[in-house]
Amino acid sequence: MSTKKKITSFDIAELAGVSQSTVSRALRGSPLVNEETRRRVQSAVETLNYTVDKNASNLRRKFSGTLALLFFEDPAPDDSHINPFFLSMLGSITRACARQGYDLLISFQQFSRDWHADFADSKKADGLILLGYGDYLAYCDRLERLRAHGTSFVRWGAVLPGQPYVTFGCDNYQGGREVAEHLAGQGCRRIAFLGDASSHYPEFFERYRGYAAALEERGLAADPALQADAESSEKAGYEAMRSLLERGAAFDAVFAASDLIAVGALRALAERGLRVPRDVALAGFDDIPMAGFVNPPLTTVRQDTKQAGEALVDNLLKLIHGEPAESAVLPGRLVVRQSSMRGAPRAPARKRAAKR
Amino acid sequence: MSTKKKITSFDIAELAGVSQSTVSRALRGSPLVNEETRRRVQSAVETLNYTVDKNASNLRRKFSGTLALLFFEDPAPDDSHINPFFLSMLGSITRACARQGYDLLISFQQFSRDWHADFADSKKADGLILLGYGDYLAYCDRLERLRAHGTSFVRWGAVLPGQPYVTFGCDNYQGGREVAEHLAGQGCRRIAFLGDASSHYPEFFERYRGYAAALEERGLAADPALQADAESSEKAGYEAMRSLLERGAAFDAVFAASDLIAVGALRALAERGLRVPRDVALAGFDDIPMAGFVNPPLTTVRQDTKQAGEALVDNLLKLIHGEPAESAVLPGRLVVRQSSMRGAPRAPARKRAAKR
DNA sequence: CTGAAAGCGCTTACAG
DNA sequence: CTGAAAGCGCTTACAG
Repeated sequence: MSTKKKITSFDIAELAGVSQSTVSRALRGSPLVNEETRRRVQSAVETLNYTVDKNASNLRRKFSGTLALLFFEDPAPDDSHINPFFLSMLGSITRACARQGYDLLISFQQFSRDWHADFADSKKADGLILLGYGDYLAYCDRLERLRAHGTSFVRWGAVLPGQPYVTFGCDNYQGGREVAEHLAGQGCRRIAFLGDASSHYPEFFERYRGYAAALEERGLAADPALQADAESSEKAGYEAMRSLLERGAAFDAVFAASDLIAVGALRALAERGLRVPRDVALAGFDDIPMAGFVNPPLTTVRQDTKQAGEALVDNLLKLIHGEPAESAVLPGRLVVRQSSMRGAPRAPARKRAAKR
Repeated sequence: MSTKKKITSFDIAELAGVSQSTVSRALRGSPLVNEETRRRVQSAVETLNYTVDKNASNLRRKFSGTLALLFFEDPAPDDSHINPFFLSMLGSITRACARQGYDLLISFQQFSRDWHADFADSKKADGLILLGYGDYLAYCDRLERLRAHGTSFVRWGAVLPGQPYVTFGCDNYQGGREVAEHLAGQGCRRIAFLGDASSHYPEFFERYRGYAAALEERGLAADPALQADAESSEKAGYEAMRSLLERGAAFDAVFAASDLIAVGALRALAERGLRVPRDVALAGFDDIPMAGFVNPPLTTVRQDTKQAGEALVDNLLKLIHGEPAESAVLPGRLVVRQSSMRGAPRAPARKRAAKR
């Protein structure tokens, strides 16, 4: 830490030969100051290498110029691996913030801790972006308190009717539908589902419902014996796949509720000597960076994280400025790769091709 | 934004029947306050749902309780993909900050922009953590200004003798050495190197030097015809591999200076119909999450991001508190996977096995 | 152990 | 267009 005294707007004022108020005005771009004066101030700023003290400025303006990104994870991961999908989101959120001139504070929250309102109240951030998988029903209570408290926030997750807060999410239902249709289109008849399918995990549940609807339309009704719970992790996917195999369930395809689950399932299948896609077709959801590189490359539903990040940031700023903002569902896009293409990879396509 | 008036320490004071100074003391954990008084304050805080205003507190204390993580990328990536290795670092840095009670501000800097000192001067952060690949020589100038300015910062990168700032980095030389030894141990004789190998990119250069030293010891001297520049990206790796192939260079192994480069090289090799590891053994560096999942799984050098994140944060805090801190080299660990194991994956091991 | 008061470095009515 | 002054919400000597 340097020992030299901190340079303040008074130092600039003195050097530029104006009052401190004028310095402040010039620096905040007030239209009131004379062009010549502004130049003098600017040059003093440069020679003294001055920067406005954010703490003082923010205190006075009752504003922080900062958004907080809160990840929550439940259960807390033991290692430092973060869900890669959220990591992709982080990239686009950071960029969207930068574009808007906001700083981004980032925090990983244990789901169990009582973080509500803390960030916004303490004026560390003007608003919150909430990201995370976890038990939605348990989570709702926190969201309600945040809202009651008047905190500005937006979240990524399932967009459900009647939700009293601004949410952006992928069209999970439609995505689940397209995956199931594609798998059925490949000739699969017994399509398993790996992932929690209850209102506690509404994103997965929507994917499940889309899948179930598509099957039903084709007279294939989803079989509860072909579903196994899993949170979004490679480990959970591996275990869910194993439990399905141990039950002796007969299936010719697996729809994993997330890519991480799919990657785990892939490992369990390989251990059993089952070949993907020849013995079992496989699809995931998210299109994490790894998805195109696993063996075989994974069919999945791509969520547009760039668009998502921008929607989150732009709408949070609206909220902060007291403007109305609306939840929206963002489209996903089925990305067909080898893991779901029945028949040898290089063989000519079968007659039942994928719909897109 | 809620319309209700902001609650301040004066409100707490009134409710608890003490002075505002006492509230502040109680909240900051001063040993001076009576236990009974502290309890009264605490309960007032809870009933009013009060949080200390960070801006005011920080202004007064000349402190921000925040660290800034600055990624810089050069050239700036067009999409929102961030180098996965840095993303892993981010996870561990965030956790390390949380453990120390600091907030983390994150920012992606265009390498071209003049960000030096901005964060620390404006009191947005007490110190900086610098992460990024880029031209080191161009970068040095900025670092020097940061240092001259008295800003507290630590960086991740190549640990070079005589560096006047605290740096943590992997033992790149030793890592490069182990990869080359391993590859040579697999019977490879013409081992190519993909990645910039100049003092502009000292991490890659150290890996190169380790590789060259190991080859030399075995009478295999590094052949300049077998080296191609690449920055750390899949695309650059793909292109570097192609250019090597187009030159008609003969090689039986490739050491890519990073996993991302290796993944790109893998694609270029596959396009040419070259099989890995049978025709060409391949190894990367970093052990990004994807490395174990590409086809075939990639041999690489794991950098311990957890330890790295902690070292970075802990030492930055030392610097901030005026304590001495020293640069250190963190060990890497060779992780041998299929991509470098000569012979058919399931065939019995050859006599020349990997060293570890 | 507690209170009254100064002051951190800004921004912004207010007066000219 | 500019300056003098109040005040944002805290923390911390200072006095008791």
